[in-house]
Amino acid sequence: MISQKAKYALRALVALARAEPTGQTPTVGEIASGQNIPKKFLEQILLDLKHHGIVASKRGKAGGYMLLKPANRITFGEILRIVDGPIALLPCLSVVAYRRCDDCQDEQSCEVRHVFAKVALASRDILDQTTIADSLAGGDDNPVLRIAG
Amino acid sequence: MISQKAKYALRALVALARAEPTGQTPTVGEIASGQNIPKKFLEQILLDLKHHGIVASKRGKAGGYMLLKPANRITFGEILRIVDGPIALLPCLSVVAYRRCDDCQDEQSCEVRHVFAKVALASRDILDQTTIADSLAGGDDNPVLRIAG
DNA sequence: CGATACCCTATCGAATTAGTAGTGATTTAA
DNA sequence: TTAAATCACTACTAATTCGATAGGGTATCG
Repeated sequence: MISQKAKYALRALVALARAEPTGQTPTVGEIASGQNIPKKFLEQILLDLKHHGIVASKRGKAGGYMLLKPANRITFGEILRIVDGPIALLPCLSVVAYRRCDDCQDEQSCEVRHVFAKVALASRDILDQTTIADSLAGGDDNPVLRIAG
Repeated sequence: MISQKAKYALRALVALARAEPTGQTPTVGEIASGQNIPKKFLEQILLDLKHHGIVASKRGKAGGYMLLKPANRITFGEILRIVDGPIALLPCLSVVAYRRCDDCQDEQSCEVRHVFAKVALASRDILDQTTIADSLAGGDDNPVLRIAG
């Protein structure tokens, strides 16, 4: 499961992307109430995204947030890594935060690792290719409702 | 990330699968020391797997554990669901433990959900197709070392 | 100058994780 | 028949993470 925080981050970015063509810079309060997100919590999240160069902000009256990069250059994978950390299901499979499994004898021959490497590859394929703009466009997705347990 | 517990469970099952052709029923202590797993922790894990019909046990001297189903019928997905719960990255995408996202207005049009549905589908494809026997056989895997963040 | 909004740090309760500990029940072999 | 080995079960616990909440500080605009 991804964290609630990551879900909020993604939804906030979608909201910003949607507001972008109108030239508006929505405030935290607006996004929060529109998306059903606790305001102070969202404040932290957007601040974090700002520190990571995803969004920009304007202070004072008529302030707000805007995307710093075009929506079609912000991937789900990028955001997930900022907010939740590694995407890989094993520490020894993470590029951004590689860590040896301290209980694992030989990484090369680890049977479990081989399987999760495939999963990591598949997930990364999707998450690093799909942008905020894509998700807004919607469209070509399989009409699948409940898929995986 | 999967839990340490799930990793232990999978490694223990691989060990049992490997011992199977020899007719042996390894003890918790043997698996634990062989796989570098805390013994009492592994005891709990195997007990749990037993309750879920994955392994069987024999008590007393010369006791131990064995697989209850053939290794090529035990999938990674099945074990992960038992030990870690849902595989899907969103509660609203889980088959085994569906839960509405309480902050989400409309599930059908949720942009975030659409993307994670693809991930769930892809992950499930791999995890529900790959068995303990497959991982033991190794072989056809891509020779990828560090793949995803 | 004062209202509005972002900026930043600290704190907190609940849940989860990764074990440890201790006792009980069963089987085998001497 | 009894000792030793082994699984069975329950309870506890220390540390961390999660999902916030609180409360100021700081810039900007009118």
